[in-house]
Amino acid sequence: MKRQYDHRAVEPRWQAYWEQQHTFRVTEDLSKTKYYCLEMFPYPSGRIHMGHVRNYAIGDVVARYKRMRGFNVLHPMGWDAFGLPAENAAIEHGVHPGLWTDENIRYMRGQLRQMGLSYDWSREVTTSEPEYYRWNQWIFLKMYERGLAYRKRSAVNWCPSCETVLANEQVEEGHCWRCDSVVIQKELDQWFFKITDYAEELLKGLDGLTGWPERVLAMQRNWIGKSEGVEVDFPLAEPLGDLKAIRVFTTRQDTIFGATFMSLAPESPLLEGLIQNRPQAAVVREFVTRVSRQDKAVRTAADREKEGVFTGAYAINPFTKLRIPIWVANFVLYEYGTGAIMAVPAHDQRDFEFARRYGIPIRLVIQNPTGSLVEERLDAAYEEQKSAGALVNSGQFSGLSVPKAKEQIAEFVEAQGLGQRTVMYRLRDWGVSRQRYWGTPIPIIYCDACGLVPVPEGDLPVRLPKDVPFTGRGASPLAQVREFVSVRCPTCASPAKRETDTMDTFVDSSWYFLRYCSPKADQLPIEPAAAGYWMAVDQYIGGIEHAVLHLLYARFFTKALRDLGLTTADEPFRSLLTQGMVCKETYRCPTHGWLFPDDMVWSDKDGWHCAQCQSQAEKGRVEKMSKSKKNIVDPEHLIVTLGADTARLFSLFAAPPDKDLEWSDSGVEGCSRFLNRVWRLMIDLQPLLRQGAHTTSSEDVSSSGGTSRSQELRRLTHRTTKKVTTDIEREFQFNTAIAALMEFVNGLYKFVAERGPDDQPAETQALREAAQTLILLLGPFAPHLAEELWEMLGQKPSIANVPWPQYDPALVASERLTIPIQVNGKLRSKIEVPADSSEEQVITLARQDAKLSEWLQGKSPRRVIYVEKKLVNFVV
RNA sequence: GCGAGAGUGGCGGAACUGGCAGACGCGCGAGACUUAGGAUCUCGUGGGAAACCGUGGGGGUUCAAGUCCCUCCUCUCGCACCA
Repeated sequence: MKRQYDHRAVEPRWQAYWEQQHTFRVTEDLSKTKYYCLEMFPYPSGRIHMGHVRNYAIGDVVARYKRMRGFNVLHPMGWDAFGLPAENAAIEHGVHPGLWTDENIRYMRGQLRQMGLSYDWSREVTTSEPEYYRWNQWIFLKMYERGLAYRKRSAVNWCPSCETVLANEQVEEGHCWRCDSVVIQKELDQWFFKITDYAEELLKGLDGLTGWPERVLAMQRNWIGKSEGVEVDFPLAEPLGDLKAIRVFTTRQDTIFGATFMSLAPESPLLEGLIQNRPQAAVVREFVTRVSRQDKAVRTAADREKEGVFTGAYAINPFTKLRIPIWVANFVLYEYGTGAIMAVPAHDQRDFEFARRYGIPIRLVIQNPTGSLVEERLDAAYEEQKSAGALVNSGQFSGLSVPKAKEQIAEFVEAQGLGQRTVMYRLRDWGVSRQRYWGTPIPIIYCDACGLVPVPEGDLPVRLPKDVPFTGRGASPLAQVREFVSVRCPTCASPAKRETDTMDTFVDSSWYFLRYCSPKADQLPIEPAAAGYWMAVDQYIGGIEHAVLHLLYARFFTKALRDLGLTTADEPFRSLLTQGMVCKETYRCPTHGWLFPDDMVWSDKDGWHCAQCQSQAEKGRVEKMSKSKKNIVDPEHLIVTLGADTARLFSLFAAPPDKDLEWSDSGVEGCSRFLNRVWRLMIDLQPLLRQGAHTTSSEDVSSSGGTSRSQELRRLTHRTTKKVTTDIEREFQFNTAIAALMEFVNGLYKFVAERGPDDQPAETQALREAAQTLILLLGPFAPHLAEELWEMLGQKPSIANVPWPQYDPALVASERLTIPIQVNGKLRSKIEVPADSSEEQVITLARQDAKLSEWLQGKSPRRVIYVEKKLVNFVV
């Protein structure tokens, strides 16, 4: 047996074993408690990166640990295979997106296998396959039936030169990523999912997600953005036909007496009516056109200057009965509220700036507690609500506090029939139409006679045609395929046209975790019984970048599918772990930009230099690994040179999972060194431990008798077991669990070195227990090495289902304790006492301590503090 | 501006309900074994000559504070004209 651990031989061997033995294949087993461990499935971009390694290493520890704890563990993997990069590859290199994707999947699947991850590969799911996306279509149709999918005109990014729609990420500072033309907004008919129907449930549900990080919950709350207020009608001073009033939404009804003007969104359809036959008409139209031409990102930037124009029309403030001008303002959003606001310059900063700029009156209606606000001399809006004083200039409501006024004015509005209390959400419906090829075709047919006709369920899937022109220009690729577009109407059989938009790829990832429960189901997307057993996901692990969209859509889908009777789960993910980014230091050359490590030469005198121009490389910040910063480390290279176990171990050891991890090549070597240390230790012990390999359980090691050295070793074994177990259970503190394993190994080395030549049976037994425990505890972290050692010690493979070691609490406790002695809170000495010493005994021993008397200098302590088993503190 | 999180040795990071600050690893130093080692093993390693000083700064509570309270500073991330 080689003393150097050969991961190149060992790792593939166990990967093949697990595969052949179907070690990680699971089925529903009602006699066992299930545990569903899931990592976010990857986009098949070509090769795995360190972020994947970290993500999947974390998940694999959880899955393997839970399996050893006796759970029936579902741990699946698949591919988020639709998406823009495949289509870009087609445009740029002429490869078909399907082929490109399949090749990437094949390669990356191999890489994941090399990592030794405990997946049930028989459940693998690929979203770009018709067997999967047909169910996207099926779900879409069910949503359509229930009014949860609908069509609406909506703006998209449009490049006038490429004549194509651009995704948000293809718009770079308002310009097309390919041709640099200015991107404009264009209105198209598009499909939406009515996620807003679930706004309240999505918000309420967050309270129950106790296993989610606070900041993700906060982001989702913020995204849903619930606000309670009132809608109020402001009558027009001169009614225009049917239009007698303009409705606004406000959360600050308490300031309504201060509303000195109104503002409409530039997109408001009311505008045309208001400006007709007025001298202002031309100016308003010009303003609206100018604003609507602006890029959305530019227009909604927070520091954007507030501007607007007067429409010429007036409304009546229903409380003050004053005529107030109606303006159009660039900062008023058409999509939110009613697209019109009452403007209260004294108590809203935006309105304040606007009023100042255009000379509109400012009316103070809330006075601060000190009464120092003067209407004529405000330099900013007074927006304070919590500590605000009281209403002024507000008729019968003057004198009320802000909360009281909100309440009473809302009541008054309703009583007078001016409007009603309303709850508004920031959350918008989810636009799912994409003018792309590589996605799920939307299963809808447009017939001149019958109108919009859903594709009958029996005709699913609507397959993507294979021969499609990829030019990156003009209409969506599918629209150019006549055989795809022209179709017979399912109802009347007359010639009709297919929808050519495909679905947002977030649709695919919104329910894949449900599909894993019954990946081969062909009657329904999900077998309710299977979902009933496995759902919800007990532990979901992935990047923080999905804190809002993916996780919110997945929650929405789960609820919608629940309402279709496919699952009983209300929430998809019981617990969420958002792993930190993998970062690394960066280097820059003043002339050649970012540098790869290979682009630099080392000088002992003054560090790294640019290999091209010899100028000194500046050490940049530690940043997230990225190609552009040239600070990436290729996992494959690492796996080949040092092995998968090392790669896994380092990504778990260098930082707690939820924190950013700073890559360090020497740190990686340290982990490799540790595994080799374990290997050599076991190789050396093997002859001793193999004999009598049949006695394996810890009960065989008698806890009475034995040498004190064997007792010490057993204590270390059981302490380590406790530490590793609690560290995994408590917030997945893998870094400290691994540290404990390292201490364990250090202790074992020491024990072996000090061990005499004579064969003490108790010591051998204790050693055997220690070795076996070490291997099992190491199993979830470095599974290949652990399997190999387990077998080497004469055990039957595999460790995957060997019960997790138990610790004996009696053994964990020491017989002797070291008690620090403090004088006035400062450490002055230490004494060793038997663990069962009483308070009096410890204090007496402490008083006798030689070093202590030096510090007491004859003075008798005023007070003695004793903390059980912890310390003694003399106060003088 | 709002929300979340973080600031501890030369570095990554430990420290459960307040109770020995710096576990473990890296790096560094010394020694051992070696023809040699950048392999391996052992020991040491916060600063300071010492008294002492040390967990972003200042204040407080306490016998005792990285941990609790007040206050300030810095950094990271997310959202950001949502009425």
